[in-house]
Amino acid sequence: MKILLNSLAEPTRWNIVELLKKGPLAVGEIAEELGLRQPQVSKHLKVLSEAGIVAVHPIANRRVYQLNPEPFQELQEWAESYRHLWEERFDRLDDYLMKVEKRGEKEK
Amino acid sequence: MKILLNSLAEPTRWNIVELLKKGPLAVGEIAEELGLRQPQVSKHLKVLSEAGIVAVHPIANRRVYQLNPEPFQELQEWAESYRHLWEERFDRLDDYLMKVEKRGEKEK
DNA sequence: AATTAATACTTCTTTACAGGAATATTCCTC
DNA sequence: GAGGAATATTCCTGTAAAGAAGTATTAATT
Repeated sequence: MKILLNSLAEPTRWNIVELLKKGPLAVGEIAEELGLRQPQVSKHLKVLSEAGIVAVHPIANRRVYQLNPEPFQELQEWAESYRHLWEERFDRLDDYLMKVEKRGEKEK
Repeated sequence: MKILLNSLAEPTRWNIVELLKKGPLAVGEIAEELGLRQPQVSKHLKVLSEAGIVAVHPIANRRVYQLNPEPFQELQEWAESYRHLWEERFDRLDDYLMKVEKRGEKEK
């Protein structure tokens, strides 16, 4: 999960991912679309690939990159695990305050 | 969104967030729990705060930090926007291949 | 087989940022 | 208001990683 987040955090890689959201593209197309140099794109794609975010499909002498669905599903589930914050927010703070109070009494 | 991802990507900050998931905590408690020095914790909390991920509640001379729900909701929705990848995956690759074919013919 | 296009792999430089240590600030308590 | 916690800020150093430019590799076409 940390690797996943780290890979997506870099702005250029994020742009690549957002671009691939519309559909698979070859390296050169990505470079042109985003105004980047080809080597940088390849490097970023390597990172994304190692994080399992993209998959490669060699077609002739091109390499077509495509998004994998799994990481995004994983990310969604992780964010979803914070759903309880919606409701319990204030209760939690109150709980904490009461704990602090009690601890203060003990220490006296 | 980029700022949000970037803030969560850093391992220590991710640990802090995972810790705060269980409930609000003061700076010193976070430091102790994670075996970190107080200044680093404050620094990371500042980043998290500027990203809107945490909120502060000053209590006496302590500062209690708590997770904000919104960023996680936002993150979940963003990941959800990639849901179409689940189904359309192979269709998209086929589409791309057909586009490439057609383009090849044109250029001749 | 030679040439060319597309992509990956170096090497180098530079920048961003995390950690460490010391210091400053804030806010209680006496 | 002085002393002491708890927390924030500052300055420094080291390091990881992104960008640039050149080079190597792979594959297709003739």
